[in-house]
Amino acid sequence: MFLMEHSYPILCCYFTEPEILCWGDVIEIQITDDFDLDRIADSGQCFRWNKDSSGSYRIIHKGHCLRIRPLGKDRFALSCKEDVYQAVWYDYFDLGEDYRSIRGRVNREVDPFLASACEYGKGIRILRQDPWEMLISFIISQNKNIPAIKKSVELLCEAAGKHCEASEDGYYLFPTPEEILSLSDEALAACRIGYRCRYVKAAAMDVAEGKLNLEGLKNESEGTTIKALTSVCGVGAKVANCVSLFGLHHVNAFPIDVWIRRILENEYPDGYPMENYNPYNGIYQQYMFYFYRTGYGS
DNA sequence: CCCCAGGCTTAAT
DNA sequence: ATTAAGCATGGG
Repeated sequence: MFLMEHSYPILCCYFTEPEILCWGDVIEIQITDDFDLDRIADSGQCFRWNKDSSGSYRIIHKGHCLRIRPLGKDRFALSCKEDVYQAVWYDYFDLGEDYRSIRGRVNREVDPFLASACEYGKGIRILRQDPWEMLISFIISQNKNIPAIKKSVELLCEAAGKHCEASEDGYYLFPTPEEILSLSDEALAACRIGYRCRYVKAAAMDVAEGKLNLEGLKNESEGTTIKALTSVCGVGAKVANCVSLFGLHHVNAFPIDVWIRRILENEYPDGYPMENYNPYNGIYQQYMFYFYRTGYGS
């Protein structure tokens, strides 16, 4: 019944902007630019994408829940109305950006490693996620592997987030700062956050009190943004750059974690030419991270 | 049992 | 300014 293939009419397509076919609460879109759900889901930028047995991903973002499923070729079924797609998901998936041309800026003669990384990770995009969710998720991420991060984030949502009912199953929204602050220390510790508990609470306090205005940082320079984010106890350079990149869409932000550090040491012993890749350093960072973590490196 | 994970704070130099 | 220990916890 849900996202049933070919249960809606077939129309024509056009080139640059995604085409939309609508049938009730399921729309079908065509995306001609890079867009690979599995690679995005496994690229370490989102922790609440869940794939079910039918191949659909369930994505929760800012009070909305979406199911999206590839239909083969460059077509996808989305469980939403067209107006919600236009208002929410088009931006979330950053469909106004041309990732193919961003990949195309890399010259294999000059930088063969990055060229290979871009080819391997073709289909990855930088999602425009909620900065508050990114801040807490990446505070939790320190000294954890990705499966463990997902576990903690989901426990936190179940413990403090608003419960919503969908047609078949329920889901939880990412909790607000106030909802996190309402948790007891025991309840927060039960999310397996460990020593990061006080960092999560510090961040929630700063946002709840208006000391840290995350939305306002979208319009600030990268330097001002990193300084504001690292003023929160528990947020260092790496987490601040992840929030900038994945939550504020500062696509030149360049998070350096253990994998990127290995890449810089092993593949660029004479230095990484950051200045060649402005203003897209964060996007290239993401291709390299995915390449090293899932392919080339292991 | 081991080592490591999308790191950071704190203390000591 | 740089370096080192300590940190909770679970995946592989």
